[in-house]
Amino acid sequence: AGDTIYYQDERATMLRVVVYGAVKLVRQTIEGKEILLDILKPGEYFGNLSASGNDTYSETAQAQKDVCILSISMRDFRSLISKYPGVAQLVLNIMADRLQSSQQQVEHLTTLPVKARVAHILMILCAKFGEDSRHGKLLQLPLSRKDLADMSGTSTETASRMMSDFQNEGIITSGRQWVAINDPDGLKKIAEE
Amino acid sequence: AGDTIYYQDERATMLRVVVYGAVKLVRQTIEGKEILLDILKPGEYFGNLSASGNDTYSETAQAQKDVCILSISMRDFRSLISKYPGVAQLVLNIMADRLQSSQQQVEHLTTLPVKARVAHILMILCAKFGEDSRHGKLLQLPLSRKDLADMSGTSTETASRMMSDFQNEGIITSGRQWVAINDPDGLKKIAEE
DNA sequence: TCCCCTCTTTGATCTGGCTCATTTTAGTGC
DNA sequence: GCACTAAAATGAGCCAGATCAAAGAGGGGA
Repeated sequence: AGDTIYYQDERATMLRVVVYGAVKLVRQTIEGKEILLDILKPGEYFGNLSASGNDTYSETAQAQKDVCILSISMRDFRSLISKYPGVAQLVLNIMADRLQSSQQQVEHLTTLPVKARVAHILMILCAKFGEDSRHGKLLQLPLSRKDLADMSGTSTETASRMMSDFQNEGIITSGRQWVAINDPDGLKKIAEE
Repeated sequence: AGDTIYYQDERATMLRVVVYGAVKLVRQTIEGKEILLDILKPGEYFGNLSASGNDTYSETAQAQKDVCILSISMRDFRSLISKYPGVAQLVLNIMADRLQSSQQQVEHLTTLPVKARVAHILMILCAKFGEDSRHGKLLQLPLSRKDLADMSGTSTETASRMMSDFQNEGIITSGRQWVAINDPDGLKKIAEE
């Protein structure tokens, strides 16, 4: 947990798959700000597929908790694709979905207020990492206010304020590095502004 | 020019390629705001590749100027991919590049001020549609302030103000629905904040 | 050539969320 | 159990950019 799997701008050679644990993909800007692009769960792949020109990683990958990762060289994966067209089809679908959700994020950033954006991120994480517990759906991963801020495109302070609001409204329960969702519907209502 | 090729949320059946002209991809939100995702030039494809679940278009496609479009059914395209793995490889590269640029847009939206974002959009459009003329690189497509605003995630008024600034600084020349870039380096400097 | 419509510009005001500063709190190791 | 450290909460002030309002201008059609 906490280890960096690869760094942004490093030469991209491997394709990886999360077997267990969680991996976060972070983009760093020159001014030191961070954008948390995604948190991956077991079964999801990461790395750089594109062979065209850009052969460096466009983000840093870090283990959000203890992980097990499988790797395959891009060269091997490519020959695999040529041999089994079905694989290419599957990867294509995944790419299409990711493009989709990235574009939705652009939409949200330009049209929704911070509160709705944070609510939306919580919904996504709940669907991906939520497990039943006495507090409601407990997110099975360490998640700081900064992580949340970097996913929503806001500041740590504002993210904290939004979380306090949600807590006061009885929608979530939260502490240091953990969150549980009590009222998914309430969250959904806020996410839709 | 001006015709809609397909509407957002319509059932997705065809894959298309721009042969000549330019096509813009627009997302509409419930509140009536628009996000201009991309403007495509000849050679680029559009439509929905993903077969997984989502079989509707996630955006509206409009002809930005007079166009010629080729279509192929998704079914046919899929069998094409199975037969020629090289095609899958190429499409995969394109998808990777698009994901890349969508993520870069997320980065810009969360870290750069409006002025830098508009400058960046102009640079991209200049590389794609710029042709030499007496005014500098003239963009070969009708481009309104609203288009520019919808691409940069800002309001029409602010986009107009930024364009006025650029004009005063001698970086661009612009009129009703057209733009020419005189000083690409000056633009680059602003884009990097 | 003139008119009309739409695009564009410019001004004035207002506010959501960022920044900076400080206090409080929950874990962690001893 | 206690001290130490990093995360989280909270408060105050400020500003980029949105919104509202209105005037100005280029282009196409009659």
